[in-house]
Amino acid sequence: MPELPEVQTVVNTLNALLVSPARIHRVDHVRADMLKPAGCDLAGFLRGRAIVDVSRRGKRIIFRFDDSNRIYIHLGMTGRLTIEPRRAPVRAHTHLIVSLSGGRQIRLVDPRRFGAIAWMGPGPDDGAMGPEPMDIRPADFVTRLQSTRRAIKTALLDQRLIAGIGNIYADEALFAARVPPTVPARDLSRDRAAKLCAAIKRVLRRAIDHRGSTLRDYIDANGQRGGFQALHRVYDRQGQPCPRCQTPIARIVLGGRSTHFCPQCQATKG
DNA sequence: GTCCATGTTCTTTA
DNA sequence: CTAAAGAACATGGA
Repeated sequence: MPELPEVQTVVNTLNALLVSPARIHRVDHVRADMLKPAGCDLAGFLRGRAIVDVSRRGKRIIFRFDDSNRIYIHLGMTGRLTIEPRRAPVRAHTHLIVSLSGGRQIRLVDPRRFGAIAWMGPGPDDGAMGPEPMDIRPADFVTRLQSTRRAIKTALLDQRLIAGIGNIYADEALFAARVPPTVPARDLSRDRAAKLCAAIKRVLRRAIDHRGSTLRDYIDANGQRGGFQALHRVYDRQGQPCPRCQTPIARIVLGGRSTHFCPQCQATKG
């Protein structure tokens, strides 16, 4: 559920809820097979620490503590990160509970366990992740697309090329820029690539403004669903009329992921 | 039973 | 060697 807009919304809601001294007094339910590095003493690292702030890098949610160490949590496909009262019932598939002074808890629930809980330490650690799409310069984006022959749709999902874009927003951005998803990335003209760069920023901005997309599982730290799914123009709309030209939206598979586009508006061209 | 799912990473193939 | 394609991971819903 979490692409950049959903992760950003979780971060925003967490920061709003974690005012002042959010002191950790207890850590439970740590799921060993989601820990990175495997076997690290997460509870030991966190106990007694205060959370200084929460931020985002790509799809990672980064917590910074008062000893300048950090962890990140990745929500994978089905992860939920919420703040709840200690007395709230503990749901199935709860893989982390961080108890804060004052009776609240940060909880991670992730049925499929594609997510991760990672100890980062104090040093910089981007792990070869590409630039943030909201900050990237068009010229940099164009250059990066030149580096691969893969279909542009597949390239947008590569977190080393550009961070934070997933299956929903790749399809939505390609539609907004009228770029066929199958075009080899390096075959896009500079002009088309620059337009795609702008479309990515517009689509992500709008999605953040609508608190992300809830297809099934996604909720923010308050438990609130997103609203952007109602504004999807192609994602999961195969067979329905294109909002621009009424041609039925098509669905194909690219790189093992379903891909939705308008065969008319996104017809093959340079 | 079948197919599909907002993601990443490891393995295989070219 | 590198780049790209495929499979795997684990669970639930239609």
